[in-house]
Amino acid sequence: MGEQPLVALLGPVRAGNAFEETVERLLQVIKLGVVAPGGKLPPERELAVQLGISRVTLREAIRALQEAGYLDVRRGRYGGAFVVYEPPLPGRGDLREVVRRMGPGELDDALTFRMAIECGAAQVLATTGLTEGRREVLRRRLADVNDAAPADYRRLDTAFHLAIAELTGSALLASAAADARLRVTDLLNAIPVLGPNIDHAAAQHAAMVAAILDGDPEAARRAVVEHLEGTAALLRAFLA
Amino acid sequence: MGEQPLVALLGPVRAGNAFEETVERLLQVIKLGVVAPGGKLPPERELAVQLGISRVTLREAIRALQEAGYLDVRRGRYGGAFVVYEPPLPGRGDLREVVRRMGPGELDDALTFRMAIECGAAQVLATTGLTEGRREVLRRRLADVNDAAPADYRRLDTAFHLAIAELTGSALLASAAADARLRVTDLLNAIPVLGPNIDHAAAQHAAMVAAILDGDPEAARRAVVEHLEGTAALLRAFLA
DNA sequence: TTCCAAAAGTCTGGAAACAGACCATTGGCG
DNA sequence: CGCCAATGGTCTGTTTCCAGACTTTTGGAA
Repeated sequence: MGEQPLVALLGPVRAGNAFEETVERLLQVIKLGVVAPGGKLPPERELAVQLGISRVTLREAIRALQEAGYLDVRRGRYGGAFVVYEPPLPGRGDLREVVRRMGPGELDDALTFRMAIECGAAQVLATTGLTEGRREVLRRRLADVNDAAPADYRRLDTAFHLAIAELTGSALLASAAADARLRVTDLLNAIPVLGPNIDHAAAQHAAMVAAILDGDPEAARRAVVEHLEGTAALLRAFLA
Repeated sequence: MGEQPLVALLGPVRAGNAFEETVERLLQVIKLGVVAPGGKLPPERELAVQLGISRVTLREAIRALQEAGYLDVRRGRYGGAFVVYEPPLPGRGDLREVVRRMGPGELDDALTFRMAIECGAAQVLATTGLTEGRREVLRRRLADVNDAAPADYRRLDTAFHLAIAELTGSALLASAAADARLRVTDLLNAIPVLGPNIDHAAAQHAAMVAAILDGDPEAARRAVVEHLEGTAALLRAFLA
């Protein structure tokens, strides 16, 4: 015996009530830029089905976000819920405050999780034979980040990282990667996007893509580790 | 803006109703051997709190499992819900049937996910400086698997694999690893535990532990890949 | 033998979530 | 200008889920 109860399995079956979970999810969609500022969420009826909740509950969540200033809801044909949120231009936003709001150990947990997921995803992808179409997607995402305007940088960086997991074809892995990214979004949004950091990141991104396209999992691992440790170090620097 | 909707984020907020999810979770606890055969689940009131559901809902789930023959429920002091399930002695259980019940692509999804998670976890652990206590836990779990009676083999194998993720100290990663394992439990339970396979697995397990204790992430990666690909090949062989 | 504590079992009223029908608003198109 | 389709807004009855009080069973301890 001697099994300690494996908290993972005996933990909560559901994170909260449907309303709260929905608010959280929509907030993630907005903050990660899955729907870019100015963009529109799918129609209520459709979105409710996708999220597996009733329209009533979805509307409550949308209203909360509207009142909080994240969405602009317009009726009539061509109406909908439009994203008005602009990520706080990095450089402002108190990083320490964000960290303080996280539980103790939660920061390390998130960084470790992200490291494991992204390493794993990159390696799997490097091991997989990629079709030319998929190679192109990867190159494209990389180019998008490199060409990004400062205001779009985080969003496109997110898209790049998630693309790696998505291209493995594993929905579970894509979902885990999105989760991992979410755990650090607020942190990343709170540190400035500086020229030298972007240059480093670009080189590391390029190394990741090269290793993946090259089918070299070991190089992919090294590139991911270097990149993520760079980010972690940056965070620590801003916290020190 | 040409974003395709990132299914991960726009997917269902909750998997089903509370009852179904609870049944599923308890079944996992039983099948993974988190509570060993003969063992007792926590008291209803306590368990309901841990699972974040009401006692009524929990009781419905327990009753369903009782009627399905997984649990024996006894009242009175020293009563409780006792696990009576014995993993179907491998060799029986129709693997094809299990696979058929999974959705299309779900098998590959699960195997890919598991590969990524376990590779990531092993590497992270190999990169981390481990305390002697933690090293000991790892060695211990390895020894447990090697000494396992056939009936206990899967359970202890599970414990070994999960220990790697847990030792990273990341609850998120431990949870993801448990999830990944769950996705393949039914499959593994449906294939026989054969001597030669156990020997291979033992050698691979040992290689994983050695690489981790050695602080060699690259060797850890190779060992994990070899081990998991061996399992995947075994599955394919039984499906062919 | 009696009592007690810990556990499962039962009941009730209320809140949350849902499904589905229906209403109101809006902008383009004929 | 008037219609129409797409969308958000509202209402109603039903089901699920919950919190909490109460009941019954059981085995050990006094």
